Amino acid sequence: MIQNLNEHEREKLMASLNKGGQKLTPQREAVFSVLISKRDHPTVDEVFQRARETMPGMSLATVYNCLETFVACGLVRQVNHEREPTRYCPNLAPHAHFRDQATGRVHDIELPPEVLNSLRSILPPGFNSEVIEISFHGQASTTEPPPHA
Amino acid sequence: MIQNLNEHEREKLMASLNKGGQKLTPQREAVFSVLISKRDHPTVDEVFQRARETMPGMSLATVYNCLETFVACGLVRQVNHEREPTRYCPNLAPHAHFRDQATGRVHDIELPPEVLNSLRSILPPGFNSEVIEISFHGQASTTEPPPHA
DNA sequence: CTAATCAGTTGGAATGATTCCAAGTTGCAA
DNA sequence: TTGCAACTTGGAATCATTCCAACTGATTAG
Ligand SMILES: [Mn+2]
Ligand SMILES: [Mn+2]
Ligand SMILES: [Zn+2]
Ligand SMILES: [Zn+2]
Repeated sequence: MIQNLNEHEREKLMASLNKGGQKLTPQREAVFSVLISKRDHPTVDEVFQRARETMPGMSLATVYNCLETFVACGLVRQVNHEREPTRYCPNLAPHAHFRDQATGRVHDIELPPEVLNSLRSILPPGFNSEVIEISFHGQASTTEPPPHA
Repeated sequence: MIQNLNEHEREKLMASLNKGGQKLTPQREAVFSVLISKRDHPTVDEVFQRARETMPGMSLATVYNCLETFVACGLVRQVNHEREPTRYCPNLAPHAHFRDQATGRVHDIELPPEVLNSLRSILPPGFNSEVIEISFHGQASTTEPPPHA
């Protein structure tokens, strides 16, 4: 079940879109709502399926367009593992990803600032990094929901 | 210019292949030679082009097959960045990757054990990781060859 | 109140890395 | 020899993603 955006979320979405010179549309609202109502790193097709429950006429092309816009506006992150279909993550805090090899599910792993700094410190002079991606792959023995990073 | 494998490299290749129940073939030798003679993280097509200089009849399918075999035998690592074509890396030491946004080139960044450990430490109980991928993306201001990690 | 404009949406075609497959090769074993 | 099993090869199939041209809807200019 996909909720509508609440006042705060709606404002944030519109503000970020406007800052990038883009408009708030019903499709963008539906796609964004899909992402924040279940933060499970869905693929484009999963977003598409879920968004259609709310807005049956929406096209796959639009889902691609919306997600691209959100990434450009800094509202969501793209998450890739090898060459699997791209997933999307609305968690903007610094975090790593853990992919469960049994289920394929992706979990957020909180990334403390000191660990992030120790990582940055391995870059030799002359290498200036804007993005750092960290991903783990292995077995998650818990069936519990992922720690909310 | 692609060198032949020296005695040591040949032995290591054959040993790793045999351990996985696989044979040393001329094609595998050519592909492996491509990887170690220029450790620049080539794409499959780049490997293909270079291997053809030595062995003009080799097919692209064979390059895919060889690389898959090498990964299975632990002789090389796959390197992916978003959904770009897969690259291959013969550096088996723990290291991160830096992708230069200007050139697309990938550099090895040495990963000290203490940094690796601090990374492992962020995993909550129940998460057992076998593989950790770390990749930076940004500007490399040096034109110099990459630090040999 | 029209008309032009412009961003956004849509369905379907095109793209391109990778995988699949069926038909040869090759080296070794019975 | 013959048979087998692994390997190679060219081309077809796959499929996530991108591209494109037509359509929609809101806003603006006359
Ligand atoms: Mn339609
Ligand atoms: Mn041929
Ligand atoms: Zn995430
Ligand atoms: Zn490497």
